Amino acid sequence: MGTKERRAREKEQLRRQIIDAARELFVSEGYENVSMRKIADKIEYSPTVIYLYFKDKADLLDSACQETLLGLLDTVELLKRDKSDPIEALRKSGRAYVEFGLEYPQDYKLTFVIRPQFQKGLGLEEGSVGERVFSYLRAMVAECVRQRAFRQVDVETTGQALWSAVHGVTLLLIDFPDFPWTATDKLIDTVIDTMIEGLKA
Amino acid sequence: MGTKERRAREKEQLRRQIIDAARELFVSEGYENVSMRKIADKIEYSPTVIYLYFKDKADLLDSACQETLLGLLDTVELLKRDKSDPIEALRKSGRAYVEFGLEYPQDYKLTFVIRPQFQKGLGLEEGSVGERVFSYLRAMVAECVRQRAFRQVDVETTGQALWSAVHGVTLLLIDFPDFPWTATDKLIDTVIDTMIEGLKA
DNA sequence: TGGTATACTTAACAGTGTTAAGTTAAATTA
DNA sequence: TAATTTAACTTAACACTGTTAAGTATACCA
Repeated sequence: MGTKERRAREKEQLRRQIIDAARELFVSEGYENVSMRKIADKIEYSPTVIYLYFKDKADLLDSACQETLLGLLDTVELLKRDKSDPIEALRKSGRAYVEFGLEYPQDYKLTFVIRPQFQKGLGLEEGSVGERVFSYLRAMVAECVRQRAFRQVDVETTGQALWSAVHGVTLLLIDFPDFPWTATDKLIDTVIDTMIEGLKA
Repeated sequence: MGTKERRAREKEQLRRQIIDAARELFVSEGYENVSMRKIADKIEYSPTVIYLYFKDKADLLDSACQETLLGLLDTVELLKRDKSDPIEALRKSGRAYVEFGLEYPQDYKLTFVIRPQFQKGLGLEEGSVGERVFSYLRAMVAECVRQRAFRQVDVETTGQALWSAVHGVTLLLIDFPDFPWTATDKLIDTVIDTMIEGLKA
């Protein structure tokens, strides 16, 4: 009687196969340079089978990056727990954020640049991944203010400003890899540290 | 004997027609959704004629973006002359940069997000307009350091960090217009002022 | 064993960027 | 003025793309 369950399991397996193949190709070749046929070749199925599991190519990419984005949430959430040094926690979270973007540039750009272009109003609505990432950032800023490590700044605006800064450096490093940046690590640190310095009590 | 000159002038005219048509379409429809055939239709020539004037679609995009950059350079350069208060000059330039991006959001994204995706490695090389915009920013930071308004920071890295910050807030405001930002003006000021505050002597 | 639903494939459509070859018209030369 | 060269532009095609309608085979259930 478990045939139905086995069937569902097999379907789920193929779904996973597709996502994994797509993600691998997206990351290594870039979203634009990956065709549905290439993905199909990799999993040794016909291209059309993908459309039985995903609405279209954008939907596939959407699904492909969701789990890595949830990984970012996990990382940031871990760092939040340490309340003894909220500034250091903020600094580490900022670095983790940028490093995540550099590790999965395609995923990052899809979520924070490409998706909002085609799905206006979406991507940061209540409960979405983006919104949840930001709410963690806000909580950390609040902790810095509460412990008087930061001066009495507006938590909401400050959170948004910090997000702007890390978002900006992430995208510049992704989009202009050949620009003569001083040194990736140094630049990231300078962005984050300068913002933090400007917020201290 | 001016036939050669007239010919050259006519060539230049068609070149301009192509760029104008392309830029209009890129901005209104998005780079991806504009085909060479659409551009050709608009100027009432065959698609192939474009390839006599531009290497490929990315090269055409590149030319279209250059005008955007020149506009940005003009906007920002107006503020450079005032050396009496270099910090205020920097602040105003930062605001001008972001406001330019918000005034021409499609052009801004085309230049700083879409183009690097298709013209890898290009856009910021020696002597380019983009490089000139950045070198202007660097000069202002240097002036702040020279006048001891900033502490003895690394001018190169600091310039890049400032660029990251304004780039980030510009893109977030463009891409997530429905996000509950505190207030556009306040956010922009907070980003710029916090960075400046973190750099002061 | 017969019928049905499911999983998957084939073949095609309408589009893309790009190029080799061909045409037309203008400028130059004899 | 007539022949020739040269430049500007077009036609037709190639090798792709995302996507879908229609068809096939297979596993399940009665």
